[in-house]
Amino acid sequence: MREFRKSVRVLLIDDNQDHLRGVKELITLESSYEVISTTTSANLGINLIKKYHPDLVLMDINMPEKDGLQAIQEIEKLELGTKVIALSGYDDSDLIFRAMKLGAKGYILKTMASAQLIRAMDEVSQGKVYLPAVLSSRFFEYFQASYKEETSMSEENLLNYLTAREEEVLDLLTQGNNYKGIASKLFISETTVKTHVNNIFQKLQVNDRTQAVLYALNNGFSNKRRKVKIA
Amino acid sequence: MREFRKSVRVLLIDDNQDHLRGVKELITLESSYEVISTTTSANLGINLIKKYHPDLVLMDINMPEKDGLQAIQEIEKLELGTKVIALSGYDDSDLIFRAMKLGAKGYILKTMASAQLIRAMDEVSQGKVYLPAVLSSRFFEYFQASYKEETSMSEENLLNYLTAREEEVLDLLTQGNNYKGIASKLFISETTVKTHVNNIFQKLQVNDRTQAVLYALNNGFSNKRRKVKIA
DNA sequence: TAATATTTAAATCTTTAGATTGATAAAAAG
DNA sequence: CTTTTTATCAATCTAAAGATTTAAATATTA
Repeated sequence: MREFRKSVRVLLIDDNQDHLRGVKELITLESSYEVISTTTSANLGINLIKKYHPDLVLMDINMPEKDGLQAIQEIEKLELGTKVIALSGYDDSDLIFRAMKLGAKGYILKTMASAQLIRAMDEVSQGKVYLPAVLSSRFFEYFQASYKEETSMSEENLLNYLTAREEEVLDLLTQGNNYKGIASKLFISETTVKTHVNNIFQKLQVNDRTQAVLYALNNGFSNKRRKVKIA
Repeated sequence: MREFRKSVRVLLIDDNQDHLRGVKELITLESSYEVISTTTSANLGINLIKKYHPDLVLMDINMPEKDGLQAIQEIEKLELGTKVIALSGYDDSDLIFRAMKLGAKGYILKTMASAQLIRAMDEVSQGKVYLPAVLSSRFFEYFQASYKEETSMSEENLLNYLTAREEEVLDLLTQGNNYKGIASKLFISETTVKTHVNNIFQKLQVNDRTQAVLYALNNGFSNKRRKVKIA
């Protein structure tokens, strides 16, 4: 029995009129997709999404008027299940990474073959996330580079010199507590907290609480905490 | 002219003897790869890496003795340029994510066709990062889920109410500067900085600089800054 | 057990930090 | 061309933060 499949409803957003037409023609050739609307403006596009709830959005993220990444974020915030595939002229690692981070389900270069776009649309409309091999390779490099610091930095981490109690105090510092708040939460006097905090400053080689908090966050302190909680 | 290519030197680590032999035979069929050693122990494997500096390591990450993920981390810490491909019996999203995070250049399921393994080895030894489409799809789902909180949290991001100057001041706050430091860096008086900082507190609804910095970091402030610097 | 590290606390003092009010010039928005 | 926002600065005041010293009870470890 042949399965009945409702066509996937697509919205196109691209400030380039020519490219918009080209993509529309291309998609119209595919029987399983239906272009319900097109627009050259990201703001208008978001309004159209609110009205028509398309299944799929193909969006150029290199638009001058409104940042395409910001548009992705706004679309995700709507939580309508609309899947966004980012179209871009550049295979910039940072762009790819940020687009995916914000929830784009795919990322395609405009220079890629049209079959690649259809492939991505197929995968994404089936609920998967799809990046062409070239781009996913780029993505992973960026991803790993962004984690490398944390990993390699952990050779000489000043946080390791802290005592258990000092870690507790630092943890409360990284939650924005002042002396009074820490004292009441640990059931100790404020002067004791001051002593701990001063010792923390010495060990982390910083001058004030803000620097201590920044050092902690930049050196995997919160991660360490989470790890403890999970394990 | 035919290009001379030195064969890629491979080390196999797998606690399963049978699997170890199978993979070795498979790789030996490939002329461009040379299995320089095999071992069933992660600890021994790391020692072998220190001695022989292999180009590629295929490592089972489901070993009882030592955590395979930990082994990856240790290998990366050596910084010998050794590329690790993780072999696993499970397509667990969390495992894939953590392996990649720790620097694995590839992740292959043992149930996958041998051609898939060779493909991964080819890509990785050429300096790329390679995940089969099925697994990269899983990876991205996990990746996006882990960022979703942050994105959806920004329902009404108070950072958007800051003026350009206030953003500059907040940026310097997130670098651990005090009033004097900010004043000298922006070439304005200390009292002006105080005014800005107080206005920032009002807008972010916080009581002190540490809380302001934490709010900024938890609501994508650093990302916004990077965007500005690049664009 | 003896030596050492940790946690607790107080007292004192100096220095920032933060709140508040008021004011002016420039820039942006209407 | 007004009105509003932004950026600048000052003065004053209170509260909080940070530095320093001393000390004692409790754990830890050699």
